[in-house]
Amino acid sequence: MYSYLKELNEIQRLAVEAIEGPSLVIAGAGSGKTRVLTYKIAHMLNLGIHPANILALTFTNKAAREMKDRIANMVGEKTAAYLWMGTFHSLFAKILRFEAKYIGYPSNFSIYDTQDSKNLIKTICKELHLDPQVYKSNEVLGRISYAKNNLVTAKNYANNFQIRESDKHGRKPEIYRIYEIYERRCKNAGAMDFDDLLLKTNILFDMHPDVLKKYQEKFKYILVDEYQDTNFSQYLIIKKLALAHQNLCVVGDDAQSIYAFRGARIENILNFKKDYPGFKLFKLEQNYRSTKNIVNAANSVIKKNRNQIQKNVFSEKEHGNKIKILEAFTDHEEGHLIANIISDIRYSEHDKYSDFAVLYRTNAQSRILEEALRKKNIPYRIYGGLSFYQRKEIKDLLAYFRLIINPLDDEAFKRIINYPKRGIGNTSLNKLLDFARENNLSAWQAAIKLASVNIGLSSAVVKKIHEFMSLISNFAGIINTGEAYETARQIAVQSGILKELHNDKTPEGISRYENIQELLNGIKDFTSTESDEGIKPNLVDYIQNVSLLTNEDKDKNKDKDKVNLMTIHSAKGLEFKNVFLAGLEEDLFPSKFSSSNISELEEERRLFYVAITRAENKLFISFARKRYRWGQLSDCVPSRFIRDINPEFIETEDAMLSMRNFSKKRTNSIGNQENKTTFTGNSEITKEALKQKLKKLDNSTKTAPNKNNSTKNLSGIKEGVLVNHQRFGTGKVLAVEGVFPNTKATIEFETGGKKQLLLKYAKLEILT
DNA sequence: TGCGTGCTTCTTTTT
DNA sequence: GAAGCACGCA
Repeated sequence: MYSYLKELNEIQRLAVEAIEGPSLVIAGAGSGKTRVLTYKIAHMLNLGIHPANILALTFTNKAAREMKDRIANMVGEKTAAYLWMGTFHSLFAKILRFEAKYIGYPSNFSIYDTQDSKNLIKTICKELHLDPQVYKSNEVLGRISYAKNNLVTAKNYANNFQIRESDKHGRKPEIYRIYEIYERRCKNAGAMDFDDLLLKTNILFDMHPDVLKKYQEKFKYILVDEYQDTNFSQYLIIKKLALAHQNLCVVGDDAQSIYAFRGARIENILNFKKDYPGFKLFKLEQNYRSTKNIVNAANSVIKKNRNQIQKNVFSEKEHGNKIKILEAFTDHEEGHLIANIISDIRYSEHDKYSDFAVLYRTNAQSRILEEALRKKNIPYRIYGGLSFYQRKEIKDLLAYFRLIINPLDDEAFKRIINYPKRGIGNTSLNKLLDFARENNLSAWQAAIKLASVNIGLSSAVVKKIHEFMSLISNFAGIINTGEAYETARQIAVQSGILKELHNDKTPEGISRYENIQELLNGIKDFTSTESDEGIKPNLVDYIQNVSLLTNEDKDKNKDKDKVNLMTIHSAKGLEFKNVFLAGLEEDLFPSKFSSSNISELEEERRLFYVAITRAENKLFISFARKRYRWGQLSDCVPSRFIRDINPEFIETEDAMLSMRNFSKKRTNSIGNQENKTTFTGNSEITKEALKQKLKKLDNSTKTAPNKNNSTKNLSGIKEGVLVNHQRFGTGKVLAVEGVFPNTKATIEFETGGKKQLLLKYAKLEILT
């Protein structure tokens, strides 16, 4: 018997040994899911299965890398290098590049990230003269993405009565046209968006059975992590690939499905038995991570959801601490409470900073928490947020790389044609783009024709455009062959980006310059380590992967001793000795977008479950009575989720007392706070100080001045009143909504149509 | 063509 | 409170 099998419990071992045929591993939180997966793959390799015949799909690059490292430790790096292990997106992008000719794409296709897609959609909507208020790029992209994830192509979309009806119902009947144009533009630009990577893989396999057969033969064994988070498109790819051998092992936990918003189908895991009737089921129910209290509290929460696979997650660790509820007056105080408790525990328990995590629902919450930690000199590391790769300067440089590799890439072209400034302004660019559109060309192809066609650009501008193009073309010659880091650096220099940023001595400019340096160093790292098949990657490999990378894929600080700040979503798969869960307020968590819809509310509750189960030892849940949103202080109501926890797992009578005072009624008056207890541990903040601070905040919001109009009081604006606007002239107020000064007034001006003005800013004068 | 200013909108979560 | 957009001026 292999020695590593002895490290597993009975069920884990059986799951590891079930190599042939379909198997479903339901893995409760903290039940050793990753261990089962890694041991299983290692075991397969030890039994003589060739690593190149194994396909292992994960949802993050990080998960893939960690698993690969562990396997490499068990079976050696050489062997592990042949494994096909990675995210759906990255592995199928690889296959699509290889088989590009079958689907009419160049193998050097670009990958549009969300921002590129949105920009393209905005452009299209503008061309179609669609109201941007109605056709918000976010929503339109959401529709298209949803369609793609359900294998509905633009053509199908246009011909689908139901979809068209539902769009009409949502007052956006033109989405099908946007989709068609969007798809055509992407194709012309030799670009795919995230969803295309999965959709085109499906199309490839459907249209070319021989290609599918090739990969079925190659991937004799398929493993899928986080199966509950697969969408329909991913589900189908797996189904097709597994069809021949049926050696499919999926691992997941329906209770931790938190990505329905981007198309994940919890049914995939619930229906596994229908698709693979002869499957073996393994339920990992023992939680090795958390104390009894935490596991039981989490169970008491998830019990409130209807739709789930029955399981009994239990812990054999000690009971441990009960959950503490922290009530703060404001979001800032919430941060202070957390920072203070971290200091206290670190001192009393000798815990490291890295033993702590602060989790929250939205990235926007991180700023205030950061502030509080900084004030106490607590080092922290923040995950997610604005990804490194989303920063302007990084995207700019990457756009150069992209355009060099794929000159058809319009989004990259538009981004850098005049950055750094080379005298090609919007007017000229628009002429070029119009010309391109009329002739169904990419911007690059259109620009080539400028030599012979006159579209009303001055010869000076044409010359500048062609200079730009030869800059790009020159690099195209060496990007494949040149040493990656040096080539990248040369591009940064010759494009003028490095100089531009170097001359900017503002703190932001300096930080941008450093980011570019960091990116270049990242390229050095990436290209000096060996890739999957033991080949050294070049710059092209880097660029083709980079759109699929996230922050976590580059962080060097991971070994440092720091408190971890992240959204609950990015905390999935992680564990921490002490966890703080911040911002447990109605409309924030659960999000106001979810609270009206049962299935969305259940997803939020699963998210809450995920958050609770990250904690090994101590769990703190906090909420604030007042919080800044939209730059305005507003009242908050404690989250219903707090009451979903069975009270026996929550600490102190006082907390329960406070819980009973939860009410939908907003608590405005400071007087009411008098008898409330705050559970601050050894916090330095006194109630008196809190009151003072709150008073200040209260006063400052009550008298929020009208910035541009401090002398005139616009609170008297109501329907029917005549007003005068500095720019638009006189008009009549049609409707008024919101609380002054954040009042929105819809005004019909004599000169030009209706306008919605925010009184906070509007330069208005009441005439009647 | 570039830049400053005023105004609007945005926020759920991410590969 | 930030980022993006439109407008108007130099």
